Amino acid sequence: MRRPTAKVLPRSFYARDTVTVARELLGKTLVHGPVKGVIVETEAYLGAEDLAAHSAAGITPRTRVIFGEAGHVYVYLSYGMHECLNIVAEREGKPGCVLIRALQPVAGLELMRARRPGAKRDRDLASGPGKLTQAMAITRAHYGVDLTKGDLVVEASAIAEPVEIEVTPRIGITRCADWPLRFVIRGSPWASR
DNA sequence: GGTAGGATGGGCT
DNA sequence: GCCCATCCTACCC
Repeated sequence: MRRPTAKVLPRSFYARDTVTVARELLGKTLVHGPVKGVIVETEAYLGAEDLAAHSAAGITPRTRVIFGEAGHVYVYLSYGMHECLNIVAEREGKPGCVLIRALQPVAGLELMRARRPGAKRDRDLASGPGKLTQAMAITRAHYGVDLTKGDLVVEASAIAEPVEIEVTPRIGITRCADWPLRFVIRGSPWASR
């Protein structure tokens, strides 16, 4: 008898304020089929007042999922080339999402290396939002997918949770550039910087 | 070790 | 038409 969903984070984990979700996702494991990685870097994107967030544009065909039920996935195309993975937070109707920026690969390493032929070292496999979607084979086809069931999920940490969290401004944005909404496991060599 | 610049396409004004 | 929540390469210390 296996216990298939015992460790999968439930909807209630995501249906909280975005900063809390962004901080607590650190140390959790993103799983897509045989490939797994521990989340080591996240960014919070908030509601209407956060002009760096895509949801600041209001409800559009692209942003509607951010206004929907927590625990679903928002994937968008960045710079015409890279897919970026976000997880929706907050109660339904209130926008908020968490950008997953880096993973520490822990399973399916061979598959990840095959998907990222340019990576010289394992540290290059998932140390950035565009890199990790490549390594995890996450694309816009996953737009709106429910992370609480299926083959794309987040699992609770197997080991002691509390990690020291470093807080910095978000990377690569121009508006709200000084808001302290990036969260990194301090000292992790797997982060994007 | 570091950084400058180009690729590339969708979303919104 | 303009603006990007990026990555990679080339080149320079």
